[in-house]
Amino acid sequence: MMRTHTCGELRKENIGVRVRLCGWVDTVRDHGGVIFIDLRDRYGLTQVIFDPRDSQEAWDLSQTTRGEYVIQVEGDVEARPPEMENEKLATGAIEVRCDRIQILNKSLTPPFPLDDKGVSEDLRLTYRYLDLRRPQMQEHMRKRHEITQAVRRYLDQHQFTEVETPILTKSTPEGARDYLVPSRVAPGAFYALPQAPQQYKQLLMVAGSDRYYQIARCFRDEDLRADRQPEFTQIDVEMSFITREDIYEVIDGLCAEVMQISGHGNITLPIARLSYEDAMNRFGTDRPDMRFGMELVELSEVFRDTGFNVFKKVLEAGGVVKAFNARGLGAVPIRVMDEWTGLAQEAGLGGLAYIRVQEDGTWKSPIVKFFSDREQAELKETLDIRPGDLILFAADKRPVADGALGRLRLLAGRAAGAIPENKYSFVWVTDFPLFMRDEEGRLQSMHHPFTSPHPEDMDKLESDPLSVRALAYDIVLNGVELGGGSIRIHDPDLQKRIFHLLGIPKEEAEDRFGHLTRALAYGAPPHGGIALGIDRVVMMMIGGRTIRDVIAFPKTQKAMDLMMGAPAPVDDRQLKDVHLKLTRPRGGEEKKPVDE
RNA sequence: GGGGGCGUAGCUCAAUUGGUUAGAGUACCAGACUGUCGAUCUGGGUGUUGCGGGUUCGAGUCCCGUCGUCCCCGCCA
Repeated sequence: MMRTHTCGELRKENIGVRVRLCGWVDTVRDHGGVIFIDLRDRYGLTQVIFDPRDSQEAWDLSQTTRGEYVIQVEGDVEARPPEMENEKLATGAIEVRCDRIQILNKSLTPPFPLDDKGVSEDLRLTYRYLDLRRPQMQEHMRKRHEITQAVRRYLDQHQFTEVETPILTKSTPEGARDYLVPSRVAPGAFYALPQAPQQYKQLLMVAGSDRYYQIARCFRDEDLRADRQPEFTQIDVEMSFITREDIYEVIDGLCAEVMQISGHGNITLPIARLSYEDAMNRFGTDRPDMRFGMELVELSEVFRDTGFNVFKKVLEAGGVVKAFNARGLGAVPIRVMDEWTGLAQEAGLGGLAYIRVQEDGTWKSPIVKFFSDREQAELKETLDIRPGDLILFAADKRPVADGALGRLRLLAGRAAGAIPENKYSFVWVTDFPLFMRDEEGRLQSMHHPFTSPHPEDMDKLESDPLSVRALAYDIVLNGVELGGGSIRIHDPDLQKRIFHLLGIPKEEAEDRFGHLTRALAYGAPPHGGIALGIDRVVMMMIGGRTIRDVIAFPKTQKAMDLMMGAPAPVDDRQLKDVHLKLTRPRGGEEKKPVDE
């Protein structure tokens, strides 16, 4: 037996017991005579002690240990002298007096201290196995495991069956860029890694699975962000014979379960709902952070016949004037205002109009002089303007004004300290538009082409497609999109009609989606589902800033695996096997894995 | 594809207007020390200032390029 206990286990009750422990040397405190070693494993830290009077041989060996050496020790659990107890340690009431030690493995000096948080991330990623050894990262991995387990348990209790779907599948040019895998046996043909198991899960509904879920790995070859990795994991769910309400109910319960298991207590159910239209109007985004106010207010009516030319022109052109009250930011430095103006311009605004309300109630602003008394009075009333407030205006086409103010609202909320850190505000955003226009002005699915139109808008599909709502929904937490889904189309004729509206020629639709429309034609039940990004869910539950902290081996912003050195060139033999020829010399040198 | 930040000892950082031998803490190495738990004390600098080029009597510092990493926009059905 390598060990009788773990390093987090021993307590006063174990005093007098002979034990064997294994772990990593956390710190060595050598007093010339007695030597203390903090022994660490996943479960905790135990102080072991070597005294030459107990065993000269063991003492000699213990003196040669260094940080991160892997050792096995054997000795007796002792009470610490009363004044020497360490309250910071769970095992702090005891220590292990050792007369045997074996060095199981030595360690080089670690490239960075394992007890330090301020280490550059590329170094952590290069030596991820050491980074993951840190108690904090172990806790993250454990949390992730517990959440995943809770999800499985919950869905199992709700009659869901976990089904695995292929990783090697077919490219669907719509949506994100695919990762491609060349086929050896079909020269010139490629598999694609799934962006999501979308079509498979719908086919499982046709197959009568009724309730499916999967903790599914997804791949998207797009640029990375703090909350986006090229491969990520979804809690993928699909249900038959349901309406949106059934999805909300199941996922409400799931969110409550995850909050509970993560130690955040009970949340009030049902989770609030907000239409896409309201979200855009009130928060300027489809993923509103509902932890604070500062809601956007439309002022077009207040300024309907204003003398202020900038607003006037926008309103005449069919645009809107909107604003929000950044309460308490009236004294914000001009430097910050300049920065925000720059950001507003980046968001498409011509400029950023504002009023800084002084403590005495007077308005300091370059534009107020153009406002009539009535306009000023109505402004004050509508925005509930008080001393010390900051009012930020946007005048433009509605989406531009909303988008800009939506971003500014977040900055203002943060600057004002108006966002409570320990609050968890879930919200459903519902009734997304079915379509949007792409850069070339063509109709495109906002969610995906299998999303059911809202039944009330069915007659506008051809006449006014952009106004058609979808039976689509997102679940949002504190301004972060955790997931989204929809009720799907189960009528093959409607599905074909949507493909047609999207400008996909019949033949191409058959080629790309024939398997799906054909399946729908064989008695597909009404169905719908949702997918939640589990990386983001876990990130939110630990209060993290990036999903890299909850992924064991994440990639850098350039999609590199610094530890493995992936991606990397392959040799000509491998290329030949899959019938590939490079049109460009191999770019860059091979990333050397860590030496030594 | 675009904007911005960072890059100096193993690690985290400092280095005046461009100035002479690039420092600090920590880690590491050696020695001392029998109750520490961020051990302490003494001694030791271990450096291609990311890389390449340029300007200059002189570059960590200025200029150009390049690489890496992070944040954001675009992109992410």
